[in-house]
Amino acid sequence: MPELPEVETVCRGLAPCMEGHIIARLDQRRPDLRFPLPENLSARLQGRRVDNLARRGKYIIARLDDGQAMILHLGMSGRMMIHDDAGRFVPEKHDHVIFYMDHGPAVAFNDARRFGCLDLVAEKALDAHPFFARMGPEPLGNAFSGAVLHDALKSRNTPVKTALLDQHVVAGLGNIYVCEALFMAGISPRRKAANVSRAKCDALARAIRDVLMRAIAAGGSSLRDYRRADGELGYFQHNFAVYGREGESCGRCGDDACRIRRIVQSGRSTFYCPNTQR
DNA sequence: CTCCTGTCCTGCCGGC
DNA sequence: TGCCGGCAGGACAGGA
Repeated sequence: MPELPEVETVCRGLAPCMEGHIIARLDQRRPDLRFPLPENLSARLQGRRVDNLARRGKYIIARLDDGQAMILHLGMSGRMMIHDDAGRFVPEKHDHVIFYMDHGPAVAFNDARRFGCLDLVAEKALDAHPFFARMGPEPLGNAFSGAVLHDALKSRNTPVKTALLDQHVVAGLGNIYVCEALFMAGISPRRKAANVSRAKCDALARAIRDVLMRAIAAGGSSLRDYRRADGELGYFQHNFAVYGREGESCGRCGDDACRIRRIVQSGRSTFYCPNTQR
């Protein structure tokens, strides 16, 4: 569930607690998440200072003072919860890795479904890591545009909805924000990716940036499991135009009979307005 | 290459 | 009340 805005919100919430601070102790409570956790994880993290926290796509990257980088993915249900008083903190169900910071707080990586992952690599090797080697551009960065999007979609024979979920096309989008961006741009999720015109790609790139920025400003969207690092809920879910609104009017086409439709594409729910999305 | 399907996992919700 | 099936879905593996 955490998509780019949620991961960005978590990252920002975590930064004051981790950046510039030392991991005094690590509590690894199971051998694996989605993948086996790195060998000697505790020993390799203990005593390390976190120099920088950043986000790439849906991944959080913590650069450490010894040239290592820790990569975190929250998967479907992952949370990073800050507990201000580590002394009184008792690990909760599904707390798999706990970072005890030297200035007091504990940060718990909690992930009920364990679709998340954690890896530790040399910082120099980050760009070559399989997670990042072929990842598409950051939608909020300078390398993303309608032209770039058009280029990435032109060879794709799949529906544009499916293509946008592919992190090699553009980084950080998931089911919710893809639905929202396609609605904003007036593009049918069923349209073949290669048949989205250059002009529509411009509109789509703008819509993607717009919806992501608005969601970040709202602290992300809280559905089911997602929480910010401070435990608070984001509230962008109240601003969804189509996601989860099957049967409602889209409020844009002026047709009283308008009903937002839900279809399944590649096994995922898609919500859209058949009138205004072509 | 691209595309498609299966897989992982647990919590939640509706139906009976 | 409880059980059970279905669903949610990010991204990889593996086959076509």
